[in-house]
Amino acid sequence: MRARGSATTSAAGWMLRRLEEQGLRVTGQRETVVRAIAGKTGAFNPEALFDELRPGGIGRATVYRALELLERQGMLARIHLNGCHAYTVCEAEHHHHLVCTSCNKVVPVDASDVESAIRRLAVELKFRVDTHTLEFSGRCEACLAADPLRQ
Amino acid sequence: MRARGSATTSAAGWMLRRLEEQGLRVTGQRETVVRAIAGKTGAFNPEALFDELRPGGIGRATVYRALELLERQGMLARIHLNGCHAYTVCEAEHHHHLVCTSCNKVVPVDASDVESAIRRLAVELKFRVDTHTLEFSGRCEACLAADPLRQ
DNA sequence: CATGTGAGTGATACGGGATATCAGATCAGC
DNA sequence: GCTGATCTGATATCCCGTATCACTCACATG
Repeated sequence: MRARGSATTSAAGWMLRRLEEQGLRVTGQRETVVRAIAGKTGAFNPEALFDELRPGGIGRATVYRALELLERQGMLARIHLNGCHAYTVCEAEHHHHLVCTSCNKVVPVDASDVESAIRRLAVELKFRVDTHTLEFSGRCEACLAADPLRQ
Repeated sequence: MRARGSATTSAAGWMLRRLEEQGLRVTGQRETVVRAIAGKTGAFNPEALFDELRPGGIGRATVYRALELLERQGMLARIHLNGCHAYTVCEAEHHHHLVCTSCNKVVPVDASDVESAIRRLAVELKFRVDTHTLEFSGRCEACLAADPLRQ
């Protein structure tokens, strides 16, 4: 496995460019959403994002639609954060996520050995596996160091 | 991995016995819930179960409470079915589930190699992994044979 | 048997999170 | 500028699950 580098100075730029490339409209609202999520270091849940952007006059449905669009384009992944739905920005093709329940940081991991184990299982069981989810949640090194006793 | 044998003639009996052993009350309502879920071949979602049992005069809260209790006792596992929350009966200690999106059948699998890969990852990343979820969804052999083109 | 106590129950209200609707705004292409 | 397609946002609505709270019941005890 390998941990991938964090977002460059402008994750927003990258995402907006990719929308354009796909022939999708880059409206003011979509740009608002993209800029907001590009600044996030980890997982965020859609309702919180809406609360954050609402003062700017954007509608709930618009936020949810933008997130859905970005997910379809592979720029966001749906994950879980303390049992709630959440999203995280992700560039890579397919990978898994390690979420810190304390600071919400997300570490993307390429778990290729896990992947191959999964493929083997599917063949053995004669299932056609369409999707799988593999998520880890715990606490990252920094949070453990800051407060080892919590939880 | 190995696929475990299906429920015996009386999964209900086993579950009720186990409740007693734990010193928990076996009330009429709990028995109703247990008998209903023991008959299920795969995943079911709680709301559907409630709809099924409601005519018998059982309350929503009671159904949910019974499911929660059975989950805490390790007799049910919370999984996902087409994106919705669902439960499945499971006897074994800890394992993962392969869910057929077509017939809801659940195949429990011991993915020990996946487990060990997870443990290695956690050490490498210096995360303290508290929980992880690994779920597969796809279509089982029978459903593929019955309708190979679907989806 | 009476009675006390704590667990279990269910009707109801409530809540968060998300989607459906639909009129109006905005955009791209002509 | 026109036209059709897309996007937006206010609102209503829905779904799922939980909190509340008075009531009931099971069981132990005297």
